[in-house]
Amino acid sequence: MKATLSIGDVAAATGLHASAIRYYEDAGILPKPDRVSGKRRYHPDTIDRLVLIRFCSRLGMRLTDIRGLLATPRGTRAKEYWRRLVDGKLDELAGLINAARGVERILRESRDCDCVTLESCAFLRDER
Amino acid sequence: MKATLSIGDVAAATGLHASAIRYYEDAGILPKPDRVSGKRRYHPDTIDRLVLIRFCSRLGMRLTDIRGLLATPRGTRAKEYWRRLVDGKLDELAGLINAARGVERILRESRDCDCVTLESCAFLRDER
DNA sequence: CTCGCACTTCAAGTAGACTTGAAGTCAAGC
DNA sequence: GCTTGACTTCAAGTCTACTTGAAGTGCGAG
Repeated sequence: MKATLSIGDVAAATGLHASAIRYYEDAGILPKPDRVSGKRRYHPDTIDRLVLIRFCSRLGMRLTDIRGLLATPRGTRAKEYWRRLVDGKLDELAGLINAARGVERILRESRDCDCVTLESCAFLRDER
Repeated sequence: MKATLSIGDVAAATGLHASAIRYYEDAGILPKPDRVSGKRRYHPDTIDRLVLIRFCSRLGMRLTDIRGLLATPRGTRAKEYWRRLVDGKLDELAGLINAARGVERILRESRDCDCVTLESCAFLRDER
């Protein structure tokens, strides 16, 4: 298969904006494609790569992490990298969920707080 | 009590940076203090107000919401405003926690995925 | 040949809550 | 009188992942 897809085709296929695809290229997570009279021409595999990028992105990975993942040689190394990424994310998420639950509890408790003025609220006494 | 505290005193008492306190003033959530030869002098009550601001901020409220809360007349109105804020936040948090749990599940499942190449991973097949 | 569209580059804008930097002022201590 | 340190203002930088805008190019259709 040749590099036949325009940036618009790839954008349509992935649901990304063409500008985002150019941005990924600039950011170094998408290889520079061939050009035909100045215009980018993509190999269909590019779509898979973008799907992977979007997948990771939706899981909360940063572009720098994704770049590292894509730059890692295939096979065992990539798996290790992936596991390290995932483990880091899982820790982060556990912390996030914990914090969110804490905030939820405080919100529920303070919702019907009977303090006369906000400044004298009992909840704020522990805040110092 | 008079307005006796310097911005440094207030910063030390609240744990905020002086620059943050100036920023709150600019943002209209902290009233403009008295000045002595050009320098801000704060009433001790300011500390309580800043503690309230930080409390709300840590609960995930935006400064615009906090500004609205502080601008609301004391008493019933403020309570209503607070409850609406809190209810909105609780909804948001429920959504956030839900999303986080979804991501957690996918991460755990994909962590030990046995695909040979990342691009051919089974997890990505559903991503189109 | 001209229209219009998809494409090109490069710079700048977006959101939110601050922080940082530059340049200058003020009062106290030595 | 000079240094020091805390203060002042105002503009600009930070972080992330893009989007938006301006100005220009290439190509197929009519």
